[in-house]
Amino acid sequence: MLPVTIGELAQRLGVTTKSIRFYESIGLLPEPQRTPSGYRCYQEGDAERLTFIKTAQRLGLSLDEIKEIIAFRDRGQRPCAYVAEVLHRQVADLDERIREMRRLRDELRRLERNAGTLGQDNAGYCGVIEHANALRPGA
Amino acid sequence: MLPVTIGELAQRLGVTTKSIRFYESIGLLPEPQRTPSGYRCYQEGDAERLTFIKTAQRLGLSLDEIKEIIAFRDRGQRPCAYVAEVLHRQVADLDERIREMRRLRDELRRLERNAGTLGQDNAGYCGVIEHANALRPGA
DNA sequence: CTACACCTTCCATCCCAGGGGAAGGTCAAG
DNA sequence: CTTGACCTTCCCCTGGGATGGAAGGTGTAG
Repeated sequence: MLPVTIGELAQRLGVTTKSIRFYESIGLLPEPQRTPSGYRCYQEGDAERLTFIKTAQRLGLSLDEIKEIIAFRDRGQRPCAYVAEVLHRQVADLDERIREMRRLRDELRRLERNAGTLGQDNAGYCGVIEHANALRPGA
Repeated sequence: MLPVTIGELAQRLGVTTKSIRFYESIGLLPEPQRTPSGYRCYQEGDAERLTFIKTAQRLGLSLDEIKEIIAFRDRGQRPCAYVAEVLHRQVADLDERIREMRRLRDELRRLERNAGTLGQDNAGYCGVIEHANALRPGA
């Protein structure tokens, strides 16, 4: 794969040129080579790195976390333990929310089944959410 | 429950006074009564409304969505259909992410089991995340 | 009376992850 | 040579959700 311009790279990976320059500006992408006229000129490794960034981001990591991971790697360390920790945390958070959302969804289905019975006489804001108060862990 | 100051309300519900004033400023909380000296003076209903807001927020609704829900209610309509829609969307989004996270977590466990075999010779950034590239739906 | 904590408004700032758009340079086609 | 699509830097804006701090008023304990 020959060197590509920022626009080609962006299009290939489905991101904007703005994002790429932004990632570079915060040190997430290294400064690329330039053509004599000053155009950014990306190699294959840059595409991989960007793909890595987008994947990690999609998995819920912040750009700062991703930067740390890349820094680990640049120091020749294995980032996997760190990634594992971050992801474990992500998974735990998500699991917690999911449990709540599932409870709520079940509640929701129940409410939908007898939707007609909840009318103007429902003095609260929303039975669905008020019910969630009761489900609140520790409330 | 007698009228309380903003500080007491905040402490009771575990939010900051700043947040309460902010919610009021964006129309999420009504303007409360004031003492002759101008102190905000909250009634029981305000605590409920704030609790409602925090609960809805915790469940993933944005302040705008919450505002809409409250507006529905203030117009005497049942917000539940709307809430149901919003929550269904939330649940769907979350389910999608959860599916990915679960795939990743399983992957993670597998990687942890043979962690020793991934060393400095791992030329990439992080096998965990690189593996996730392959799991990417449609990649 | 004096501390001191708490309240008021208002304006500024933060974080995150970029987006908008101006002013100007470059490259390939026709 | 011109046109149009790309590229460059630069600076400001967005939005969601607050947070900080200054300047000044209030309320209560000692």
